[in-house]
Amino acid sequence: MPTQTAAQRRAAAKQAYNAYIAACPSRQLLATLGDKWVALVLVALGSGGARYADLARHIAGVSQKMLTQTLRVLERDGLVRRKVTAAVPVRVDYALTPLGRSLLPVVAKIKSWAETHMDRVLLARAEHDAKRPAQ
Amino acid sequence: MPTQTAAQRRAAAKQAYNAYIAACPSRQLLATLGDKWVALVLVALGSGGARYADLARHIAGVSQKMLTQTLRVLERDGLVRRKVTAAVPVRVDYALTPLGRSLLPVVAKIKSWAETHMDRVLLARAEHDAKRPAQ
DNA sequence: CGGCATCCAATGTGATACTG
DNA sequence: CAGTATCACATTGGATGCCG
Repeated sequence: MPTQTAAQRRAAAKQAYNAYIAACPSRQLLATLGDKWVALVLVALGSGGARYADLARHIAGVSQKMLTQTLRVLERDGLVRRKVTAAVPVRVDYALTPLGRSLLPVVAKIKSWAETHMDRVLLARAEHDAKRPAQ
Repeated sequence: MPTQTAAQRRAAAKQAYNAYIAACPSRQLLATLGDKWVALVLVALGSGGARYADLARHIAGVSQKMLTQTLRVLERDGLVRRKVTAAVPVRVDYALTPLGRSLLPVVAKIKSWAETHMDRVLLARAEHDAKRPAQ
């Protein structure tokens, strides 16, 4: 008889599961893509390299913090390359790596499904909400 | 000359941008897919319908709350159908709708890329981290 | 120009206990 | 069995100010 039973066993199971799920490649990718700005940055860089300020302007609503953070994550993952040119005002260019470019078709697939079916989803959502207006 | 300038203009721009980005179908889909459990539930239901407890067991680490919440969202979006059978212990079955099934290839595409390239990402990540161990 | 550090509000996630 | 409700905690995102 263990001093702690159900709670402990569940905790252990969760640990094991978290380790498992953390190791799942798909979940890792989804965790990355799901980040609010990753896809935007990927697409913005898809048409070629860009400077930091270009990205900030092109993606508009993004805060400095999130743009920097997103770029750092993508760089860390080998999806984006960061090139610093030492000049009087420093110049920093970002570009997709081959690995990053290989991800573009996936994003395109997502975009394609979204453009084809998202109206159905929004319709379903509206109908569902209509049944519970005071929710 | 407005009494408030830069801060206000930025706020307005952000509002406009947020409206724009909220309307972007791809972002909406990514926001959904990016949810921690959505993809898992989708895949779990891909092989046919399942009862609530089946899902809870199959997806293991998920909490009751998150499973229910995820299922509600998917139902609201018309991706999952919920069928209640009135019995002495109530029986609830979940299944993908045609719309939900149409999303499976997209998830498969993501999974495929992840399984093919994720090791490269992890390698890049490890190399990157090796340069800043005390980070 | 291209960041980083700090603080703060909002949201997401989960444990736990209770219900028809 | 299949939830709902509440509380606590971790993470996220943004505003702001400073720096090389």
